[in-house]
Amino acid sequence: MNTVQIKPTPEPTLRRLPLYHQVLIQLKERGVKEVSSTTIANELKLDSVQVRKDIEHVQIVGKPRIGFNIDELILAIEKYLNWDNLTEAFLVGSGHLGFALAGYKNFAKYGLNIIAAFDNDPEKIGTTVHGIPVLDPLKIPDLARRMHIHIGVLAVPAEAAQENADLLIEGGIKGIWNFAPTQIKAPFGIVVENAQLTASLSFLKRKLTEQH
Amino acid sequence: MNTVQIKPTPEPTLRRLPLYHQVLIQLKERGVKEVSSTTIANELKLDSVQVRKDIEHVQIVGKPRIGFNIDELILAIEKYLNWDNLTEAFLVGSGHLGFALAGYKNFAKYGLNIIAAFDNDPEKIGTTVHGIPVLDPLKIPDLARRMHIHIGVLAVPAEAAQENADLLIEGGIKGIWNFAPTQIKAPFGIVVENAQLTASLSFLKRKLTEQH
DNA sequence: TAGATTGTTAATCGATTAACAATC
DNA sequence: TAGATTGTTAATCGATTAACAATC
Repeated sequence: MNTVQIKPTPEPTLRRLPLYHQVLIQLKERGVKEVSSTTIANELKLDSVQVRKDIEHVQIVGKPRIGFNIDELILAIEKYLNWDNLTEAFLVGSGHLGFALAGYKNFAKYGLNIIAAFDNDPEKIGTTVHGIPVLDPLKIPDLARRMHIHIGVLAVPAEAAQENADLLIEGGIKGIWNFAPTQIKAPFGIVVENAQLTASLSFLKRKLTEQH
Repeated sequence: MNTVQIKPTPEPTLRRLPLYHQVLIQLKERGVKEVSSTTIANELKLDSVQVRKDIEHVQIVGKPRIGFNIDELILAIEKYLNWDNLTEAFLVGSGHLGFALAGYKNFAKYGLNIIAAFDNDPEKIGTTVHGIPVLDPLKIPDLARRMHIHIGVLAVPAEAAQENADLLIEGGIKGIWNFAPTQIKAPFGIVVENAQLTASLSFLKRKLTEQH
């Protein structure tokens, strides 16, 4: 066994931690120095015990009666979610969504740095989007391997998703952030996270049906 | 009690149904007419009993030995997720992301029709994005109410999220699809669905840390 | 000290998985 | 008919919630 085994964090916890971070940033801007689990819980309409259990995972201890040091907690969450570790990524697809993603400066905060974009439109190859060069997708495998790229952001139409995912996988990519509204197949060990805009929208529409 | 009470669908089911739909569309394109829960489950690396349980919610019955009629199932999911019911929506924020969302023709498939955009940049007011007029955000409450708009899509920077959400709420909106990387406060009864791009990215990065 | 909040242990809840009879 | 698949009931698992002692 040569890889370090880390106890996997429950998925719900992992999805809540970024929310805590958002709340903490808001509180910090208001000058708050120490924050209790109750405060965070109230902001998000969650249970305070749940918040404390989640915080346990990031290895931060609080002080009875006072709560958690807000700076310490913010940094610990950032470290835990790996935001302090800037990862270089390839963007595949430079259509509307790809263009928006390339221009989204915030990603740097979350440790993602898009260093190249790929598009099979010959008119786009050789140009740049938001200062990022647009290259031929056929170059993905070779470039990804030589540059040790670990994340690919997939923002192509559904029909083109699998073939471009395959190019990324061929290049030794470890994780794919999939914005295409389709399921892609990847070998075991490759992490595929679906951004799932349409699932999110469906969820909203169904909730509205159930309530009104 | 004057509102129809519908048994709420478990959230995990609601998040999986759009995935089933994607798989079914792919299978249908390959000419498949009848599909078993096992087939769907294998495509998504899920359990077939779970798939059957989820399908129960959409009120479709299958045939032992054969499975489910693919067209019937696709339509039932679309109906259940309310995709067949085109809802008009306002888009707030016409920056990079807003621009991409306005141009994302696929949303119509999922029953969302963006009919107006709002931006507080005076240079943008009066122009159009992808054929959609850009208006002054101050007009949101009045217009939303008069046009009976039920969904607001929030694609503004974090700092501007709450104030624009408030305008939508003032206009009687029922649901907010929030793309801003911040939590917004809304009164009870208003559904807020966070698109949570950053949460999705964090999730991917953490998974990579845990595996490698 | 008194009281608010943490951290932990136990109880509950709900979703997933297993087992299996019904059915085409 | 035999066998694959559904639909259902029961068992398991894991996450949430409740209870409470420890602590500053």
